[in-house]
Amino acid sequence: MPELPEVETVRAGLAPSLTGAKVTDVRVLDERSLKRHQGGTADFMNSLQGCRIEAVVRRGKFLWLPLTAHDDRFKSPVALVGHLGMSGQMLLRDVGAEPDKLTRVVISAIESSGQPVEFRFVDQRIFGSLAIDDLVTTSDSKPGGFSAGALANSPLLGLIPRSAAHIARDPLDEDFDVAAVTAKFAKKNSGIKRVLLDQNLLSGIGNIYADEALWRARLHYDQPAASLSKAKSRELLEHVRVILSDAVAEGGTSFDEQYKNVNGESGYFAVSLNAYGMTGRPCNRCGNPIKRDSWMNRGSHYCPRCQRLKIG
DNA sequence: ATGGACACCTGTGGGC
DNA sequence: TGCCCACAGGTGTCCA
Repeated sequence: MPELPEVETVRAGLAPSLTGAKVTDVRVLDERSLKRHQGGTADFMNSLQGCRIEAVVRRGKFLWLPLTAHDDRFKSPVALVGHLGMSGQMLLRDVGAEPDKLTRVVISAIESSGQPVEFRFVDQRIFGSLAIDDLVTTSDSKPGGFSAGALANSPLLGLIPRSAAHIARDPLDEDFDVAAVTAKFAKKNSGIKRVLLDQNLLSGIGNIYADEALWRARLHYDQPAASLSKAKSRELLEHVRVILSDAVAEGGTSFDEQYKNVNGESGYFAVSLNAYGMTGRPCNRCGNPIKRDSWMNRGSHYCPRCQRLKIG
């Protein structure tokens, strides 16, 4: 469930159950899902066993669970870091529930209420991963997207995983800086879609929401970012913010059996799509057929009439 | 700085 | 029925 709204839907689903929960057992069914963990499978399991989960935090498409241990196994703060890649799911199941296909890792835990629960990491393509990683301070380390209620005073919430330290704030972060991002746009000669997808400049946007935001802003994907006026850049970022928050409200976008929330249910934003996956269908604005171009080893969907490349 | 290719993977659907 | 190809929401790295 790869883009920000899908990851946020997962985060919000995990938080009530896992905040304050204690890990009782770890099963690794496919070691390839730990490829980003430094130290091997046994180290992963031993690190997690008995830990307490302090929160469920997100920035962009990265999720992490700050951990504490009753002993001194951690010399410095750590978190369980998860990324869904192209096809990852994080499911919460009752103990003994039917197995889920393509389950790669299972973490058993006891919720703070005393209720046992199974966290299942399911991933068809194994582009996603789980890893224990150090939490570090950066010049921009305050994460966004977490519920302020849960352990909001923990100093761990001011830290960010080393593996996500390069990820910029996302448009739903209360500290997202529109002026700073538009200033960066003005210095980029790359096409605007490539810039929207650059997680170092702003995070959380993927192929669906990039195509949707560009359709709303009537921008061609190859329009150089630097050619946009300040006002047009601000307008585009406002479309992005609205689309992302609307999709969060709908529980994310889902087309098929992949992309599910923590209960295995699909989101409803797919009914709101205007460009992505609409190849050949009439544009909802002008009626011209939506076109799909091969672009960066994937697809770009746009209206050739509404979204013209402006050579300047 | 920039753009492109490709690597990491499995599964599904269309055409023949 | 089977086979081959295109395609799928991400990220990181290497090369020109």
